[in-house]
Amino acid sequence: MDKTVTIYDIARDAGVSTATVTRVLAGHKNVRQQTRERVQRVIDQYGYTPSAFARGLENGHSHTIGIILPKVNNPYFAELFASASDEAQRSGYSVWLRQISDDETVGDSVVEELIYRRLEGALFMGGIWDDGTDTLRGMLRKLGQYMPIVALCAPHPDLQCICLHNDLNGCMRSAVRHLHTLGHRRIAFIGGSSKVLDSGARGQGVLDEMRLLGLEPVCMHEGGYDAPSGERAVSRLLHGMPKNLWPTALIAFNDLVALGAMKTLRQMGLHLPQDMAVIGCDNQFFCSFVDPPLTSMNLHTDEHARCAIRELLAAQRNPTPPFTLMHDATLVVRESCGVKLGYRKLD
Amino acid sequence: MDKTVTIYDIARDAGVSTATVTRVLAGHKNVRQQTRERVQRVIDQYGYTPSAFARGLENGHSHTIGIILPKVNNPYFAELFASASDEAQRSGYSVWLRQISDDETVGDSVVEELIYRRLEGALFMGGIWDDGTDTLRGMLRKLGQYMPIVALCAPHPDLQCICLHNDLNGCMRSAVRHLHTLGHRRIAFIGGSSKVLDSGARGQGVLDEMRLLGLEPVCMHEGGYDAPSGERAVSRLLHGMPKNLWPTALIAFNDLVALGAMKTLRQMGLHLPQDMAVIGCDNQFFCSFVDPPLTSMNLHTDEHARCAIRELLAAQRNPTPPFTLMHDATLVVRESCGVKLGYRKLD
DNA sequence: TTGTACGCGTTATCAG
DNA sequence: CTGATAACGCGTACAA
Repeated sequence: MDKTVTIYDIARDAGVSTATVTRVLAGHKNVRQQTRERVQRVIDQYGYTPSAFARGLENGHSHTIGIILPKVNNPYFAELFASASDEAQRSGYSVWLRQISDDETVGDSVVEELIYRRLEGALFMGGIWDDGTDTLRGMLRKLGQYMPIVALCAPHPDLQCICLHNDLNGCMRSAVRHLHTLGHRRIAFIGGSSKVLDSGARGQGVLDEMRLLGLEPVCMHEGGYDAPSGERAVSRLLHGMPKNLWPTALIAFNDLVALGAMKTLRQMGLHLPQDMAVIGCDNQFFCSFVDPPLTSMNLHTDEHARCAIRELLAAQRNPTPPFTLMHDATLVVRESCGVKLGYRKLD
Repeated sequence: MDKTVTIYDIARDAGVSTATVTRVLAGHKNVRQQTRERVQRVIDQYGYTPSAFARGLENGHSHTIGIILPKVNNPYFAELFASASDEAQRSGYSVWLRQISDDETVGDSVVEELIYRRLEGALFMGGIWDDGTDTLRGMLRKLGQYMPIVALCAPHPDLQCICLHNDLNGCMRSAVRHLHTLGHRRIAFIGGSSKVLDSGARGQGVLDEMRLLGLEPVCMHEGGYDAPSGERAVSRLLHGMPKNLWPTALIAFNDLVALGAMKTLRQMGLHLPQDMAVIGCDNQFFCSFVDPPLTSMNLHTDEHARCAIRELLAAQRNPTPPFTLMHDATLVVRESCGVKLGYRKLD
């Protein structure tokens, strides 16, 4: 709010040129020790801080990456975001955030802003893409001319960027096999939405494996991504069919949906896991604290996010064509499917 | 990565001066329609995006606020952060994030970075302050010369900035009264750490109210802020005293601690809420989904965070001396204290 | 309505 | 080892 002190002020007071001040600032060695100390003294005295604007204008670097994601109060995205920004900071990069609210998608304005600020990389998370694929291709092409792009998302022909995703198909198949081993034959998948690119893989995985096992077509039921939608999904699912056809196990889109489902099941007077097995996904912190502890899929969120940043920064150093990386997912068996404690595998 | 196209390129190709391009960009009206269209066409054709560096250098505005907080994978901070950044974006401000890891505190380097980037406001959350109060005063004084500062924190003589906090003392007192009404006389507070400025208010509130009610000194037990520390705290607390002296109710530092406590209590074979009442704090999303649903304190996190941003931006428009704002906290009664359903108050 | 010229704060390139 | 000066890209007086 006061008049900003600039490199000129320092130079004048130290009786040197601005070039020398710059050298001191950058720690160049070819400065006489005596001069260096004098300059440093003036810098400290003024509490001088250089301007990122001027530096950026000069050398073009913002030393900042952009992270674009849905509301981070979803604990899954919160963890992705926390790990990603931590990794970026450790690598000496700042983080600029753009939250995409629920009624919004990534549009030109977001791309414009990323370019406007000359960010040095963009990390996209979540189902935040526009539907119009032409628009999407165009946006990414333009953005890609300015900075590398990584998306935590299943690969897609229109997604011309580095894609990191989990083996959600395989992970859902192993969930089905787990339930099958425990004797379950009628398995339902709840939550998600097939409208989102990423969402389909999970449901498809369940279907695939059930077919393979020769089971009846699964009772699918779309819903959403949070706990209340889990409540609604279970309610609609079970009230919509005779009791003798009820599934004996539920696979939820994620742990939040599972949490909601468990609540409704309890309210309906069912005992878990005896009357209904439940499997979540994401292995969030609360899984081991609910009753019964929730079997879930560990998506290795922390490592996933850090890997994304590493790839982003690597691509920033030397550009590469788009590629895809898939991370494994691990079934974490707890007690929500009725497994005995002896067989229990802790994370 | 290509050569950046500048306003000069646009001016040249459109056959006008850079001043005119600027006018078109800024939407000034005193430009002939025909000229405007011609310029706009060239802009679109090149996909030209101005440089925030140059603009910032010129007018000194970054249109960005900084948010400094602990790891956002703590759901409480995740929600604060989500709401704050949403509010900032709605007000046309970008968000720059600086996460403070657990083994770190806010130091000079953070302040330097905020100033370096010429941010237009700083929002601090969580117990991320350095212990040395001299350092703290100095840092805030320097930072305050450049931008307004808001801290989501209890006021403190060394915190020379706008402070927003919840009435944690009062909130804990109402929790105690609630338990007292239900017949509880031995109440323990678990979690937190008195080393952190903010943390003491909660424990103090419990103590204050218990004294007022003429109850025995509460069994305090420090611990931490997450679910595992809740497990440990309960374990140490109960195994450290004869069963006939056990408290009949626990007030947890926050919902995470409560979650951990409930798990351990269940593992010890206790029935909730009959054998032990539990109250959490923060009213996180999972409170109504655990079994039994957890009575907690609604800190109005969303509004709290949005208010912080509003005050920050207001102070940015016209600077004000430091002041303090306190938000109320509301007890949300669920079933973890044994209240009958008829009395149950939903959020 | 449009153009010219300068300043914004810094770094890099030369010359000395 | 140090200094002068030209970029960097944009906005804004001021002049035309």
